[in-house]
Amino acid sequence: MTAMTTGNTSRADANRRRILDVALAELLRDPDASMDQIARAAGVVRRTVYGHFPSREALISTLVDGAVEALADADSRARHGVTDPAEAVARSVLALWPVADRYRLLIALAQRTVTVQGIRERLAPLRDSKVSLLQRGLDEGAFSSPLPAPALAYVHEQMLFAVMEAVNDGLVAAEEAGRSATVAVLTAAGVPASRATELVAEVP
Amino acid sequence: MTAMTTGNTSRADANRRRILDVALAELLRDPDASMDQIARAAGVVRRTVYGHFPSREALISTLVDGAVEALADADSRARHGVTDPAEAVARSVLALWPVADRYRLLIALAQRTVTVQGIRERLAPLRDSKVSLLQRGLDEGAFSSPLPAPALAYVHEQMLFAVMEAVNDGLVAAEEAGRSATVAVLTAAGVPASRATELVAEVP
DNA sequence: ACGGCGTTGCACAGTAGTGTGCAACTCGGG
DNA sequence: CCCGAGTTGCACACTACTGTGCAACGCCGT
Repeated sequence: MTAMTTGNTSRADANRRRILDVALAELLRDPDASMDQIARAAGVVRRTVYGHFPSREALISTLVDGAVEALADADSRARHGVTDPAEAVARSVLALWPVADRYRLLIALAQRTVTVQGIRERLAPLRDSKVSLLQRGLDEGAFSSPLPAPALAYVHEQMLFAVMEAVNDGLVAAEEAGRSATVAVLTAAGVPASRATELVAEVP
Repeated sequence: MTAMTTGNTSRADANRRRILDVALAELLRDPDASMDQIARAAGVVRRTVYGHFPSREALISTLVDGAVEALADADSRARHGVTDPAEAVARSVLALWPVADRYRLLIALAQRTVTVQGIRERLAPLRDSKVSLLQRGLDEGAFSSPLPAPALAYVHEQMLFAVMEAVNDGLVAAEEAGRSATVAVLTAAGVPASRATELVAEVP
């Protein structure tokens, strides 16, 4: 058979995984990376990639599915049972931080001309829950901003990317980046800097 | 002559201007927009665009030059003679806001695989002056953030984009967006929300 | 109404990417 | 050892884009 649709060998599996890993990195660097670039970066020939994924779309789609799942998981797990809005945001950001690169991929692709139909839709639940959390915080007076909750959600999103870029450029140490980003996000939501720092220090 | 290198007619000039305007919008929507897309959007045939600009690169380069100039102008004009860091940031953001879409284009292109060599370099002076302003504010205690000044500059940048996206999506009214964005940026720099609001209200 | 600039439409060559078919190779497990 | 899944290399057709040449056309001022 030309393609190994039911492939299950050890190296086939390893290759598939490696292709996905490399594709994430490569597409992060350049959302228009070609199949050839990805293949070479994975130490494999283009034809082999088509053995694992029928098309570029399919490859990206697999990546998107994994990213959405990982993010939704991390977020819901982190916020489970937490009622205080500020603490919920803190926990959410801290939990999302380690998987933020995947988030970044999603946004980079979604901003682009409909690479994969419906990234935004698949991401909507996560966004919505964040918006309602922010709204609640604004209503309760825990947060304060001239921006409405949905816009504040955009701002938080972009702030994470900014800090990630700063880490990439060596402006912020990777170990403290998550905490710093969290404090920054809380501060932007109107939480006093002192309270934000304190809050982040309390979270394990 | 095939091309009108010295073209000076009224409609030729008008076309050139319109092509540039439309190209800005089109490239903002999709940094990979083809010459055909741009031409059609400008109500012109592809061949005509090549009459005004010898290549895609040249067209984009013209756009970049205009953007950098407009931004540097607005920023230096707004901050001229202002010593208080918070007020300087407020004036800067308010002045940059109306031309922020051009800024956005620059970043979108610069993030991409070297579309135009040296966008970052041409943008560096503007960034540097912003960084030193933030640094001064942090030193004087006007600002407060766990992030170093350069990272904070990234954050401010991205926050502007976030608010712009919010405006695009109808989440924030265009008239108040500039003021809201300014308050948000100041807040993120650790300026208390009340002081930030007050400050923005004072600026004409 | 005429000349010329700007524009159009079309054709062309060159480049780069996608997805597929096929034969030959390699490597590991039974 | 040898069978087969997985891989490679090459060839191919197709699509989309760039940049150029050229002839024809339209429009404006003089």
